[in-house]
Amino acid sequence: MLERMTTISPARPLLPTKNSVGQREPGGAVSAADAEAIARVFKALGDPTRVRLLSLIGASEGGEACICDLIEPVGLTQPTVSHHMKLLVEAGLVTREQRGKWAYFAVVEDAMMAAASVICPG
Amino acid sequence: MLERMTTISPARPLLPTKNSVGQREPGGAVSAADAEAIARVFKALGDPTRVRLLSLIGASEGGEACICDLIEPVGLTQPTVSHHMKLLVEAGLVTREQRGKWAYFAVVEDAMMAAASVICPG
DNA sequence: TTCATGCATAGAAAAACCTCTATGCGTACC
DNA sequence: GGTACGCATAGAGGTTTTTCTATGCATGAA
Repeated sequence: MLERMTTISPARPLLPTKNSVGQREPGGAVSAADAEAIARVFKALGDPTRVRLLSLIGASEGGEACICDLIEPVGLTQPTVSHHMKLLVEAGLVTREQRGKWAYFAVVEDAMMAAASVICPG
Repeated sequence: MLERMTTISPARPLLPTKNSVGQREPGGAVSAADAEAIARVFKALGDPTRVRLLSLIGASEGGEACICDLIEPVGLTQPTVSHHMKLLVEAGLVTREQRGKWAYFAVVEDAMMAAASVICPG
């Protein structure tokens, strides 16, 4: 019964897309609600360990890695690495796919740039 | 005696530049030191209030704003707004310039993208 | 000089965060 | 079935962050 685990993906639209940039404030600034969505993505990147995890996954064979591949490089315990990966998945920066005993994570290439371009539409 | 105040700017290189991307780990991932520098920038973006401040400044007349312009839109006290602006300046995401009684802040357009491209060299 | 304004700093309280140990659940192999 | 492995969750401890009130300093006007 792994269906539940394999669908931890973000699902709902994490960021206001170009066509759905919510209410901009009168002056053209992002709304409070959009700011919260954008900040959630960047907050996930605001920790050195998660930056390293993201980089390690991207540099891995086939662009994916499982928890057990990441524990030793970052030098933290398995539950801690699992916790960080959960945050990255929830932020939409990484996907998770269960294959047998292992959970494989892959980087969502455009997620970061999408968040950035909401702030800097220029 | 405002010299000190007008030079709060980041100064040291906040991010590993393309030509100075420090030691990459054996596999090609960013080093722990680089990860810390990158995370410091994103952490500054990881708060809804600071995202709004950044957006408000960018949407302002002339691309700059002073603290007193920002207090009412974000609905926080002046010391709190000052604190957030300090973090944004220290992260290199915003510049600060003192003009008379006022401190004017402007967005550093490329700072965010620079941080992003260190993680995603692709 | 005196006063008002704009901003920064100091200190404190509450909330959030990072990391650990302990434990539980599902998969694969004997 | 039993055992080993991979990963997630629960709870706790210590640190960091967010926000406030109180206060101080600098500028510009009266």
